[in-house]
Amino acid sequence: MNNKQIVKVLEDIADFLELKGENVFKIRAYQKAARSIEQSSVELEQLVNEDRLKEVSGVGEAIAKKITELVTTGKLEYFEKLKAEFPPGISTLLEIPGIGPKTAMLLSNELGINSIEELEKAILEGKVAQLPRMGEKTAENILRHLQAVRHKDQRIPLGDAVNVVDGIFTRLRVIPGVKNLTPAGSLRRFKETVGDIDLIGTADNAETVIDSFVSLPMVREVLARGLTKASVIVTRGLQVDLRIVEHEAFGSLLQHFTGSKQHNIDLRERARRQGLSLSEYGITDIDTGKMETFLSEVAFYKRLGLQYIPPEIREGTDEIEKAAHGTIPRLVEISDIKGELHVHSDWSDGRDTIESMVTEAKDHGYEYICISDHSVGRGIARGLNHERLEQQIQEINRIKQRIDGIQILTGMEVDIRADGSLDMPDEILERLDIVTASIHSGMEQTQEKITARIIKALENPNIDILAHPTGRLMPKREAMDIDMEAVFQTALRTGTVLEINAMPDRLDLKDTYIYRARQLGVALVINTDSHTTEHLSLIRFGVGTARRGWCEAKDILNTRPLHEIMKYIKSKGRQR
DNA sequence: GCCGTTTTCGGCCCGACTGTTTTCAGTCG
Repeated sequence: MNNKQIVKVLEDIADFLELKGENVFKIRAYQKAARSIEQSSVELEQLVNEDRLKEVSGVGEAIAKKITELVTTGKLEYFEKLKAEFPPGISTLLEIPGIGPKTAMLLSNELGINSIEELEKAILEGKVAQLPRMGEKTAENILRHLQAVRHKDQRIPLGDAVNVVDGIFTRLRVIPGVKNLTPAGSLRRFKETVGDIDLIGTADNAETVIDSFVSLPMVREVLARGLTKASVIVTRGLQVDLRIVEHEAFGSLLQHFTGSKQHNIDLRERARRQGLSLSEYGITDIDTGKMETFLSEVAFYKRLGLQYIPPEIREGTDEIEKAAHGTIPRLVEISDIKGELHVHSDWSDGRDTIESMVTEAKDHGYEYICISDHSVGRGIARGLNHERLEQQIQEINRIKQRIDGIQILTGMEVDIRADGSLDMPDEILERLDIVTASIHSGMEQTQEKITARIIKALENPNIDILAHPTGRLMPKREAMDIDMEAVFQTALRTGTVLEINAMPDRLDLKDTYIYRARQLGVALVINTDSHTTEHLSLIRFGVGTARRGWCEAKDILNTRPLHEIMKYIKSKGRQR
C-alpha cells in the first residue's frame, strides 16, 4: 500500500467521523496526519519496517497502529466498521462545496439521498428546500455548485493558473486606490497544481475594489461578496478569491492568505503558547487585547521569534521548528542559475534557430547553454540521425565564432528505448559535451521493467543527465510507475545528474522526490527543456519547485560555473 | 487523536460570508 492510498483512507476516516459528529479535534488529527503524509518524501512502508512511523508529525500511537495494519494486511478493520455505519455513497455529497457533514446527514436521513444524482433530482422536485434550516436559496446554491463540480476540471496546472492571474491583474491594477496586488495561496507556494486562486491586496476603500472585481468581464458568476472579500468563478470553472485589507496590515494578510492551512494552524498554535493570537489583521496580545500590525511578512515572523520562512516550504512539516532554531537554509534563487543545459532548436522539434536560442540565453545573463536536440528515435520530433548531428556540430562551431560572451555546448537528448538501450551509438555520444537521456515511449511498462530500463541508462558512462525522470504531463499523463528509491541510489552511485524539468506541465522531478534526492546527495540540475526562446523564462517554475524540495544553490549543478560542471561530468571519480 | 522551554492532562487557529435566523449554525479557506 503506497502513501497515496494511505492518505485516502485517513481522509475517508475523517469524513466519516465528521458525519458521525465526532470530536472535531479527533477529526482534525486524522486530517493533519493525512496532510503530513502527503508531504512525506519517504514511502511509509519503509518507515513501518524500520518502526519509525511516529517520526511523521501528526502521527501518534493510534494512527501509527492503523497505518501499520494497512501496510501489512492491506486493510483496516476500524475503517471497514466505520464505513459500514453509513449508507454507501453518502460521503460523495461532501465533495459539493456548501455541503458539510450536517447537511449531508440531513439529506441522507430525511430524504434518503446518497448520491449526487439523487440530490439533483430532489432539489429539482423542491424537496430539499422544505427541509428544516434549508430554504429556496440554499437549495438553489447547492444545485449550482453541484452542476459546477461536474464540469470543473479539478485542480489546474500551475502554469495555466499563472496565465489566468495575469489576465485578472492587468484589469485590477487600474482600479484607483488599490495597492499591493499579489497572488497568494498555493500559487505563491509554487504548488504544482492549484485548486483555486487567491488574490490579495490593500486599498483605501476595500468596497470599491470588491465592486470592480466582481464585475470584471471574465467573471462568470459571483459566489460570495462581502465588504472586504469576494469569491467568483471565471473561465474553466476556476474559483478566484480576492481579499482586501488596509495598507498597514499587508504583512499579516499576505502571510495569512499564503498558507498553507496546516502551516498557519501550526504557527497559531505556537503563537498561542506565547500568549499571542494571529489573524490576517495582525498579532494580538491575548492578555492586553492590543493588536500590532505588520507591513511585511519578515516583520511578522520576526515578532514571533522566527526566521523568515519562504512560501514554498510553508507546508506544515517541520519548517516552524527549523525557523525557531534559525536553521532554515537560503534556498536557491533564479539569480543563482548560471546557464541552461537542455534546450531544443529548429533542428528537431524546437521553433527557433540555435542562434536565437543562444542569443536569448545570453540576454538572460547566462554564462552557458547546451543545445540538446532529440535523437533519431523521436521521429515525430524530427530527431537527429548521425549525419544531421554531424552537421549540427559544425553549425554550432560556426555560431561559436559569431557569438561571444556565452559558452555553447553540443549535446543531445537521447531516447531510452523500451529495452533500456539508447538510440545513438556510444562512439557518437562520447564526442558530445553533455548527453541527456529520457524516455518518450513505452511508458506503460511494469515498475520492474521501467526501473531496470532507467537504471541501465544511468549506468551508461556516456549519459550525464536523466531528463524529466518520471515522464508525467499534467493534467493528462500520470508519472510512470518507477521505484524512485532505486533510481536515486543508482544516480548516487553513478554520479548521474537528475533533471528538475521546469516546464509547468512537467515539474519533473516533483517536489517530494527532489526533497528525497537532495537528502541523499543526488546531483540535480534545473532545465527548462525550452522549445522556443520564450520558454527560457519558465526557469522560475523549476526554481520554485526546487525550493519546495528545500534545495540550496549548492544542490543545483547549474548554479555553478561551466568549468566546475564539466569537471564534475567528466570526473573519473564517478563509478559507473 | 496528538502533543508539551508554562502542561503526560487539558488543551487544541481564526475570521468571513450566507441564509434562515430573532442571535446563530454551517461552511469555507
